[in-house]
Amino acid sequence: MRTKAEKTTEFIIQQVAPVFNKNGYVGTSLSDITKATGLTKGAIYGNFDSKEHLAVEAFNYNLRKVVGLIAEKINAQERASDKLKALTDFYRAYYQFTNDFGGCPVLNVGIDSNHQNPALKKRVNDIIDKLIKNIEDILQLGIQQNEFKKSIDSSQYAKRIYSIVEGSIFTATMMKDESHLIDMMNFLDQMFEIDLLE
Amino acid sequence: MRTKAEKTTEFIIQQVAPVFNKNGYVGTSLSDITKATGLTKGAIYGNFDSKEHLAVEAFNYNLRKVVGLIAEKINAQERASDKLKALTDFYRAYYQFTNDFGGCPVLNVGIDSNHQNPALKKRVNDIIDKLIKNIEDILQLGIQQNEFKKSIDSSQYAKRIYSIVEGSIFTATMMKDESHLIDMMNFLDQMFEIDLLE
DNA sequence: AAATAATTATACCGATCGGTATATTTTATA
DNA sequence: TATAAAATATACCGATCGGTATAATTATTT
Repeated sequence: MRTKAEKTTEFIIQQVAPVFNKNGYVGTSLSDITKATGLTKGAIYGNFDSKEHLAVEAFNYNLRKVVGLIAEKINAQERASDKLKALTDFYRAYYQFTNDFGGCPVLNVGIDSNHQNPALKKRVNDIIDKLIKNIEDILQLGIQQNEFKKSIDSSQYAKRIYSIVEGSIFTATMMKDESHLIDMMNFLDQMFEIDLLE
Repeated sequence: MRTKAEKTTEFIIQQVAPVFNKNGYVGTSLSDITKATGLTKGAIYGNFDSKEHLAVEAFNYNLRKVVGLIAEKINAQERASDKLKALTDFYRAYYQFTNDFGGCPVLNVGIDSNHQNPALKKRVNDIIDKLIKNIEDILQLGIQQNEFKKSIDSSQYAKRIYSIVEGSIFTATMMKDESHLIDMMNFLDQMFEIDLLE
């Protein structure tokens, strides 16, 4: 049975996560936090011992939503090529999906924390490594299953995919134009056909 | 003949530009500014009427360094394919070039200002449009000169290039690994050969 | 329901925020 | 070199910053 406090802790994170994602760490004040939650500073510091810990939890929360969904979509597929298709499909819908809570958390927090907040930056770096690793695993699976060419440098190619995805998100976000992101995912699908398929 | 004030104004911008680029608008305080310049608030506000105007000038300064150099490299080439090669060459050296002042100003200020500072965001959007337009012009030149395929959608293809460039910068910056950016520029060179050349 | 424990609100802390009025110093003009 | 003008330093403004001690309230346990 969940205590009141545990529910409040979760509630605070939910309410505050989009605020941190939009405004960044220094850009989010305690008064922003109390306003977003309707609670007072006493309640906030009763559940979190610092603004920084709350920011980390907010980032984790945003990330779980994103990574949880893409992992689900990819895991639902058996073949490596279908997993890659699930990946591009996911990012085709990414603009609308992330717009509700202020855009891509990896991009936002990565840039925001880069010269400012080592704790958050570390978290972002770990996530990026993991995301690239996941793509790499798909590529290696495809090679194992004789679906993809054996000559593929899966590590290098995974990084390339990730950069293209994140760059597409950036440009679409700046232009407020999801069609660009969709076009880039079409581009990736074509690229996969040419580069990967046996 | 330049007055003392004009030189001081320029000096302040120079000293403050990397600080804003690293820490963002809200992340840069007046005390950061006085520390970076060795001047007092009186001197700062004698030359700029607000922190925001100074931030805009700092962004313009960082941008001039970047855009000035790439324009120079591209304009030095006659043929469209050589101009694209100049572009990838420029970004091959971009990591080291921008690391001195805190990374890509378009990426940094674009994300930083997105939900926070409309004035800065407007400037970034205008710059992104201009950068994409410049690439588009190169592509159209190549088509005119019968160097590139006529079937190329220059507007779409320019946006694709820009996204790939910016995404590569992001990933390289996060990983602190310029070799990734260099690899991505090799990738772009190959892509140009396949997609563009007659 | 009473007692206790857990949680939230209130009121406050020193420090720092962006910005300004004015005194002081430096520069340019005569 | 004396004087006027421009530029910088000092001292201060109210507001807000992140954080905390304590009082008031709400949940939980007995």
